[in-house]
Amino acid sequence: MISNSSKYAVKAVLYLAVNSSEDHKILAKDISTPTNIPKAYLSKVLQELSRHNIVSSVRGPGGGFYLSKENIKTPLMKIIQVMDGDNRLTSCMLSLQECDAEHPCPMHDLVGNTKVNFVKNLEENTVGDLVKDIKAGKSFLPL
Amino acid sequence: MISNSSKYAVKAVLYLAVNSSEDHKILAKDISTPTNIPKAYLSKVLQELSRHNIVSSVRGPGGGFYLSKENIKTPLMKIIQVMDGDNRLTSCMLSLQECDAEHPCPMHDLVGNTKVNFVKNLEENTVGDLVKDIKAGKSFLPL
DNA sequence: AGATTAAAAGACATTTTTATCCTTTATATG
DNA sequence: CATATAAAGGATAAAAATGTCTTTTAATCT
Ligand code: FES
Ligand code: FES
Repeated sequence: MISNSSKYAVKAVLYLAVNSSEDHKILAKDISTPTNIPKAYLSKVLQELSRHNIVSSVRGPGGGFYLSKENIKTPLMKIIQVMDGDNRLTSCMLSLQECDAEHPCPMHDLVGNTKVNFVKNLEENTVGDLVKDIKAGKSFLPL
Repeated sequence: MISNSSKYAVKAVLYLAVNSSEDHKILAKDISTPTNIPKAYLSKVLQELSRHNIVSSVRGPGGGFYLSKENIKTPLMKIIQVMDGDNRLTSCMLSLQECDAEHPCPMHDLVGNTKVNFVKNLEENTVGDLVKDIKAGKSFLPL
């Protein structure tokens, strides 16, 4: 549904959102361990996220990763777009040029609305919104 | 969302459902051309589908692929399970052991119901059901 | 039986995704 | 300034997905 890289990205960003702040930065290896993401691979993911201003990073002693106030407003969709490209979730299930209710493929109605809703949710909900749920005990961060 | 192999499988099965019958079998290459699926790869997909009784095949002169009355009753979900395994669509987006509303991951609510609905639709709708829509002009087979 | 047809099966090649390792650059601190 | 720290970047490796090619088996027809 989403790539491993996207999963890693979301898990890492949420971990940072819950545990880090500008004056409590976290090292890649200290995200790797609790989230069960391979260190070296996670570093690449964080690099990419940093390049797209989804996470913030500082090098050197006392450095690490954290989420700025701006970062926390990132819509979930952006993370997935950066990792998986624009159309993994929006493209037609059977590879028609466009996924379009006017000219639907045979699978369109099986997934159509649900897919659109999902994408809408990803666009409307930010990292901060998910953190609210976690802090309210409504959802749980996986190991 | 689903693999290329699954897309190919669904497209090929639908093509057979619309165009073939027990006394009008179709060669792999004659599915390949109209569906734009590479011949050799499609053959592998059809082989796998045949092994799981999703399509029927006969070798030798006058042979080819077709869908039996039984084949047409195949739920869409079975095709995707055979090609992509059991849990590509049902597993947790963030790789929790189970995707469970009782212990949801932070993304669960963004996708939860919609994913469940999609899987339900795939389980409830058969190849024959989709063909009905195609024949009624409600949906269109991609090239 | 022999020849031809077409799927089944096996071997192999390419590409993409996932993963690891090593070097370089930026930052902080003594 | 020298040194340590930690991310950034580059190179490489392993695994999985995708794609191709060749040989084998089963069916049909002369
Ligand atoms: S047209 Fe194919 S999924 Fe929408
Ligand atoms: S628990 Fe993660 S998607 Fe359902």
